[in-house]
Amino acid sequence: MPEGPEIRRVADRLEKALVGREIVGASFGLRRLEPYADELVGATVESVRPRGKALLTAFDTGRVLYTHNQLYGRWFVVRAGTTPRTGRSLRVALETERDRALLYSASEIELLDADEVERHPFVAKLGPDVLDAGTPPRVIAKRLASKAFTRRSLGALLLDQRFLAGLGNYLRSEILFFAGRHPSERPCDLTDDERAELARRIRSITKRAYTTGGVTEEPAFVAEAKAAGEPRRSWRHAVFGREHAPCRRCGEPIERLEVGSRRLYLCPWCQGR
DNA sequence: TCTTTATGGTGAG
DNA sequence: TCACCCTAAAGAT
Repeated sequence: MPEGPEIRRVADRLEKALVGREIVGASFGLRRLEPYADELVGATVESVRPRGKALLTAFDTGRVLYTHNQLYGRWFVVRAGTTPRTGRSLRVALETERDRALLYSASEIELLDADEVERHPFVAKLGPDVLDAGTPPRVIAKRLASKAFTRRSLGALLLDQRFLAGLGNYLRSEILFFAGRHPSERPCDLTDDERAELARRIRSITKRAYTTGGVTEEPAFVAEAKAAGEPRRSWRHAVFGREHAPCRRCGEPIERLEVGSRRLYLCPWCQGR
């Protein structure tokens, strides 16, 4: 289940299993790609890198596997000789002597030449990846003030991969809540300090989701809820998916809106009006 | 066995 | 803004 943080965690696992290793078996579960499987056998994996919600697996043959999970794709990394129990359809299999990396259900899969990657229609449009070391809050704040983005609503901006790559629907709600901003506000309505604070939240909440595996709620609260034996769904997010539940800061009921044809959850009191 | 929903994305108007 | 595509799982009947 894929926003930037989830994809980056998968990239980490694939990197451990594949980088520096030779592919001894490969297959594609999509007819149009079947003819290309053989050329991957004997190739060595050079890198596995996330790019927003896309994943780029580069081989020493100069070829790059582009995959995008959309809502449904799911990678499994298992030992050679084993197969995950799933009723899903297998779309990519990359095998080394030791491991198998298996992508199920995804449909956005392409095998490119290295020099085609930056021209790929999806990759070409992406803004900087929120989780890249080269995207500190200062860079994000500058982007918030830039002409291309500053007059758009935060609700629209935080889903636009041209603004920042890797944010998605749960991060949008969570970032706006922790930043105390309403989705209808625009960056140009904020002061420099407020934009800087928002930029810090964009970065810190996304990083938190990466290190925790998708948990955006405050660590102290999470530890307490876990200790009390509460189920994950009750402490994973502060507002996302919590319609009608009381806000943990002020007690007001969380509301649900449609913003940009996606659901957005917010605390009307904490996030102004 | 339906219908709906989902942490995503595209293109037409 | 809307219709549409992708696939799997949950919910309704």
